[in-house]
Amino acid sequence: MDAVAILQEIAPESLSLVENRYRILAAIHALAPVGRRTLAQALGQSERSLRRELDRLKELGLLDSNHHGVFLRTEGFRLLGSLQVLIRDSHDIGSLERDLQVSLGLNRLIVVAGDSDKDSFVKTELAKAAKRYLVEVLHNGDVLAVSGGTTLSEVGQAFGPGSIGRKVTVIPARGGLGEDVNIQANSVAARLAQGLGGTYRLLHAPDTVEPAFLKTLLSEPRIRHVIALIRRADVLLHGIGTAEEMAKRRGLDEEQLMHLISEGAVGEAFGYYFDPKGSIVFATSSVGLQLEDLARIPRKIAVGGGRSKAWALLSVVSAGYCDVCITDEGAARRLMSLIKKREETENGN
Amino acid sequence: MDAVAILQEIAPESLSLVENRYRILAAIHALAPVGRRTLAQALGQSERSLRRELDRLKELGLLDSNHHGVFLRTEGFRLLGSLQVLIRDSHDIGSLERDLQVSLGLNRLIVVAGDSDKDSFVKTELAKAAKRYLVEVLHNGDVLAVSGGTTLSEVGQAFGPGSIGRKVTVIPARGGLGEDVNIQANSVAARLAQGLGGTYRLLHAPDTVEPAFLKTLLSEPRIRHVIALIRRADVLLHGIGTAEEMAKRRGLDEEQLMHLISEGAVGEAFGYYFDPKGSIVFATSSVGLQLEDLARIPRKIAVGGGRSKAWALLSVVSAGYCDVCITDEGAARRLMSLIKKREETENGN
DNA sequence: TCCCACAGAGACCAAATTCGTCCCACTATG
DNA sequence: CATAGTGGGACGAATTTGGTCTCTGTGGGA
Repeated sequence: MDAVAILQEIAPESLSLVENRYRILAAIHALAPVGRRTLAQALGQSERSLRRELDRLKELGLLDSNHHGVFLRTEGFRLLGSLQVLIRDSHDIGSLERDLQVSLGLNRLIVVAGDSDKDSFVKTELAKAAKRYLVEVLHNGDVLAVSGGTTLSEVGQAFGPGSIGRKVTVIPARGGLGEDVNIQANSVAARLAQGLGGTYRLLHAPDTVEPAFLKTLLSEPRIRHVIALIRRADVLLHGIGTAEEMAKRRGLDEEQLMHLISEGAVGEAFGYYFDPKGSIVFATSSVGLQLEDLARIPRKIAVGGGRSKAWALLSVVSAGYCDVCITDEGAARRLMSLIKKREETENGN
Repeated sequence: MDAVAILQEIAPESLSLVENRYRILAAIHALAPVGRRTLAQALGQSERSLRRELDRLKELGLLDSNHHGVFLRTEGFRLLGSLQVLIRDSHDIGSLERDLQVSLGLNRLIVVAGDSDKDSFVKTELAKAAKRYLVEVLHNGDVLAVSGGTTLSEVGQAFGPGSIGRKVTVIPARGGLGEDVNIQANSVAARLAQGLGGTYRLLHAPDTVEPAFLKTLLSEPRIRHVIALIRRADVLLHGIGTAEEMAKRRGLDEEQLMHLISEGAVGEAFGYYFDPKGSIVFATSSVGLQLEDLARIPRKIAVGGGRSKAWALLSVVSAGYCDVCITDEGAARRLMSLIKKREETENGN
C-alpha cells in the first residue's frame, strides 16, 4: 500500500496541510522574492494564516526572508520537485490522465496538478510540461507552427535563456491579434526558436482579414513563404481559448458575441469557434493556418488549463482537430465530469 | 525521494499525528473492546484528547464503538498493518537494525517499532516478530529450549489457537520461578509446542536449588532426560531481565540485591547475572541450562524490549552468549546511545 | 434478581491557539 | 525625497483544544 494512500486513510487533514504548503512553496518559487501580503492575495488566503505557515516553513529551513520578501532556500527548491510527484500521486493524476485520454480519443494527454484559475504558477507548470513534450517530439529540421496567447507565451518563457540545440523552424500559425506584443504568435515563435536553438519566420499580417484584402496579402512573397511553411508543418502547437475571451480579444462587440454564444460557441482555437460537440460555428477569415491544412499536420498539440476552460477544451478536442492535449487538473476534472454527464444523458435516451 | 522523507521535511507534525493514531489503533487492536478511559490510561494520554482522535478515526471508518467499548473495523485492521511498515520507515528502523547488528556483532538483530515500556502492545509485536523468526529457523525434529518470563509467555500467545505443523520438541531451559504459572518456562514450552505443532517435556524442578539437593534431583530419570535434551538443543529462546527485576522475582532480599548491584549486575539471562561488559557477577545454582551448554547450541535467541532493558540487553549481548536478538525501538535506541558513549570514553583514553 | 463497574455521550469552563487587523520601522527604487 | 513594498510586532476576538464532571445505559457477577 502506498504511503500516500495510507495517509489519505488515516490522516487526510495532513495531506491537505502538505498540499497547502506545496502551493505556498510553488507560489513563492514563481514570485520570489515576494511579500506576505502579495503572496496571500495570490494564494487567496488570509495574511495571518499564511504568516503562520511561512513561519513554520522558515523553521523547517525551506525558505528564508529578507527585506525583499520571502524566497526559497535550496532545500525548499529541492523539496518542491519531490512534492510535485507526491501531489500527483495523492490526486491520482496518473489514472485521470489515462481515463481521460481514452474518453477523448487522444494519442496523448498530459495533466499537471493544480488549477490555473486558482494558482497562476500552475500555468508555469503547464508551460514546462509543454516544453518537455516539445523537446521529446521535435527533431532537427522540423517545422513547428505556433499560435499566440498567454499560455503559449508562457511556453516560450519556460525555455530558459540558453538554447537546447534543436534545429527547427518555428513559424506563427496565425496573424497578429490584440495589443499585447508578448502574446502574439510572432513573439511566441521567436521566443520558442531561440529556446529550441532554431530559426523563425514572422507573419506580418493581422489575424482577421477582410476577404477582399486576402488576395492582396497573399501576393506578398514573404507572407506566401510563411504560409507555405505552415502547410507543411510537422508540429502544430496551439492554445485554447473560451469563446467569450477570444471574441473580446478580437474586439467583437456585444451583439456579435451574443450571436456567437447563441450559436453554442464555447471554445476557440486558431481562429475557429467550436460548439461543445466540436462543430465549427464561426470561422474568422484570415491568412495563416486553414482548417484544411490540419489534416496534413501529423502532430497537433493543444495547450490550455484552468477549470474555466473545460468547455473550450471539450469543444476543440471533440472536433478531433488535435491529437495531443496538455492541460491541468482543474480543467481535466471538470472535463471528466462533463463527459460523464454527457454519457449519462445519452444513455438516458 | 521517499514520501515519508518528504513529509518529514515539509510537515513533520503530520507524521507525529499519524504516529499517534497508529498507537491508538494498535492499542485498540490489543485491548478491544476497550473503553476510552482504560485506553487513555494505557496510552498515557488524557481522556479528552484521546476522545477527539477516536471521533476522527470513527469518522474515517477505521473503528467503531458499542457499549462494550471501541474496536477496530476491518478497514482499521488492514490499515494497521500498512501503518506498521510506514512507521518503521519513518523511524528508519532498518538502518538502526543494521548499525546495531554490526556494533553488537550479532548474526541477526530484529527491531520492532515502539517501546514496550510505554506501550504494552509493543510487547505483542515483539512476540510476533519472535514467532516469525522461530517459524523461519525451526525445522522438523529440532529441539527448542525456552526460558520463562512475561516476554516469552507473550511469544507463546503470539501463536494462535491452531498449530503450524512444525514437528519440534520444546523443553524448558530452566526450572520453576515465582508464583505466576503463566510465565513459567514449563508453561511457555507447552504453549509453544502447541503453537508449533510439536511436543514438549516438563522440567519438574525449581529454578534455584541448594547445591546439596542437586544430586538428588539429577537422580530423577525424567529430569535427567530433559537436561540431556537441553544439552543437545538446536535453538535456545530466552528472555532478558534487568538484574533488579529478576532478583526480586527470585525473592532475593534487599541486602543480596544491593550486593548484586554493587558488583555491577545489570542484566540477567537463564539464571546468570551480567555486568555491562558481559562478565558474570553471579550465577544461580540450578538444574537446567548451564553456561558450558551454550557453546553446543547453534542458535541462541534473546528476546526483550523496552527502554528500561537497554542495560540488561547490553550486558547479555556483550557476553557473546547469544547471536540473535529480538528487541524494540525503545531498547535499541538507548542501546545505540550507550554504545556510542562507551566508544567515546574508550577513544577518550 | 439486584447491584455495581464500566461503557459512551454530553456539558461546561479554563487554557491555548489561531485569526483578523492594525501599526511601525526599514529600504530599495524612481 | 516620496512612495510602495517589505518583515515584524501587537492585541483583542474567535475558535479550538483540554480537563473534569455528570448522566444514562448495560452487562456480568453475586
